[in-house]
Amino acid sequence: MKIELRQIRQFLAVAETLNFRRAAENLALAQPALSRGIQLLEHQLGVSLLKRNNRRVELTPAGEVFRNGCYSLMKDLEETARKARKAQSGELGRLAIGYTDFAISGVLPGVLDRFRRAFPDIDIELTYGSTRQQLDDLAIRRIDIAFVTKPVDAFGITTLPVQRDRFVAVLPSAHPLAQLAQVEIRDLADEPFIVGVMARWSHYRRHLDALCLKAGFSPRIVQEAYNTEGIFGLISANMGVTIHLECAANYVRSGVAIRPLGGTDDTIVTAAAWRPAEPGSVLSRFVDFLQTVPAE
Amino acid sequence: MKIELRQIRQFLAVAETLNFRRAAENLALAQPALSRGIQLLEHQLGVSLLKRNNRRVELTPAGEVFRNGCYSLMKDLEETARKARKAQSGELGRLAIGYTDFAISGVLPGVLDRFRRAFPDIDIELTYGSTRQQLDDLAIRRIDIAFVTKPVDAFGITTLPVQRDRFVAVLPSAHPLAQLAQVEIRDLADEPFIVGVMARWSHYRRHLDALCLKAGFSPRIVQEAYNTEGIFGLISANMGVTIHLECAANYVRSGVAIRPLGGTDDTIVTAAAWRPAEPGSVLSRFVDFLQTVPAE
DNA sequence: TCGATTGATGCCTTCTTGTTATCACCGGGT
DNA sequence: ACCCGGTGATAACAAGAAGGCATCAATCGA
Repeated sequence: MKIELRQIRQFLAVAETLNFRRAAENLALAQPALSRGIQLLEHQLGVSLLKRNNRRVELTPAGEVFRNGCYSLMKDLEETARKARKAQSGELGRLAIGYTDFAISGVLPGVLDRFRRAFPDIDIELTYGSTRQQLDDLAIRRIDIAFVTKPVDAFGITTLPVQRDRFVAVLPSAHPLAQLAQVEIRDLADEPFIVGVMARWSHYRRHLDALCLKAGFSPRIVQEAYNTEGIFGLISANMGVTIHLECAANYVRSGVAIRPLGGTDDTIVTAAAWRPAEPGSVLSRFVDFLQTVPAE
Repeated sequence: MKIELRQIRQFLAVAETLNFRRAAENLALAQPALSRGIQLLEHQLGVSLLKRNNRRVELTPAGEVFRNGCYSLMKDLEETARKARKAQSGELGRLAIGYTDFAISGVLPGVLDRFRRAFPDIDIELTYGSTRQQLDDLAIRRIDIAFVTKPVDAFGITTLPVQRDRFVAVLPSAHPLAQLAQVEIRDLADEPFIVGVMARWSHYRRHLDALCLKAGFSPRIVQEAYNTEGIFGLISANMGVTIHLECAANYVRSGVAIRPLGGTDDTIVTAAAWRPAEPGSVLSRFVDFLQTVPAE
């Protein structure tokens, strides 16, 4: 069975007009060629598709079934071609994105939402991971792009800042300092600290240590948790305080107060990071999107 | 865009082997022809589907997308051809069937079940109607085949008996006659009768009148209902009795007793009835089925 | 560095596809 | 009753596309 699309197009034209001459005209074709094409098709299928009364043409029941099938077949072909073109231009495919607590608390959700609206045919696969973990995942191509905490020291990685957070103090609501509109960093010198575990938060822990050192103290760590939610939970349990980023303001948790941190102007930058993107790839689409449609 | 299936077949062959020479061999084709075919396809699509390293061939992401699309496209084409063939042989299509109370209480459900298993691609459309109504529907082609109560007096209609029922007495459970294992017909002579309305049951009413007349009485009708369920409902309400067919045994209704009717050997025949079926039609399939796979 | 293997290219052949001219058939108008 | 306009089918021929053969350039492995 070596049916060709030409024959199907011919058949559809005839099925539409129920008139060989007009159908041939629509196909920019002489009528005899059309007659033979249809005959061949019928022979190849082993099915008579049209009933010719030498005066009027009508579809047989089988012809009607075949017409419906061919109709959606042609639609599917167009769709397939369209998708291939989209895939080539990077508008269709899969994109694996890594993210940190800070990114997902900050600009990332909005970015993703807008990107998915702009490119609905791109499947996004999200993976949580520390900055260190994500840079490794980038290297072995487990993810296409990472949202990590600066600085990024890796070769062949391009970065683009997408978020800049000031520090905030996070306290139990009942804590005396929670009465103030702003907490000075040195007021926290003697407080018990709750921070993220080294395995996942080493990057931020370095920033935090540096910040406290500048303020003249080293934080007394009494508890560690795996993520922001865990840290906040321990704080609401009155176990201590922490210094976090203003993006945490998106977390609403009863029993926890967030206050601007005075005595420092330092900020933490979250950046997108990726290996060189080949032109026309899904990744390059995403990077373009990040650069042209930045913070919203 | 005048892509041909030949090109798609060629592309699929290459996508499978990732080797032009072997693919060409599979297609019973020289390698250069294949190269040109694929080039043409890529040009027509405006998409590069394959990455040739002059040493190894691999699919581009777009090529992968296109391959998947083409794969299901070819499947759909085969399926469409298969369906057309089925439609031609009457194994696919729509069949409108009419039925009476007696038919649906008797053999029809079993017949339909077995037919649908044998021909799963035939849509069956069922319509309830009296014998009279169904013969009219046959005439105007609203139904393809009818299951009616004999006799059938209509021109150009073929009939095939499918069911033969003896009469039964139907009584309230509390009725004295319900104590007996069998009820004699003349014992019902003075009982109040509940029967179907003339508009729908005229055919059976004639049979019933003839039966009673032979037994020497004319039934005293006190209530009429539209269908068997209605009749049985009124009987369970102790409003009277009726003479029905043994197929009604399939109805289980508390408060109603069904007993063989003595004093007569008459039967009522239910038959399939249809207009001449053109060969290869869905109807002819069904008729063949009825004749070869009868009562089971 | 050389040989083997890959896909691409140029040229020619072949066969499919399409065109023109014509036929047989049917319906409607005169 | 007849003819004319329109239908799809057929035959012979022309055009073009698809395929085959010989060969090239690039790459990999020994």
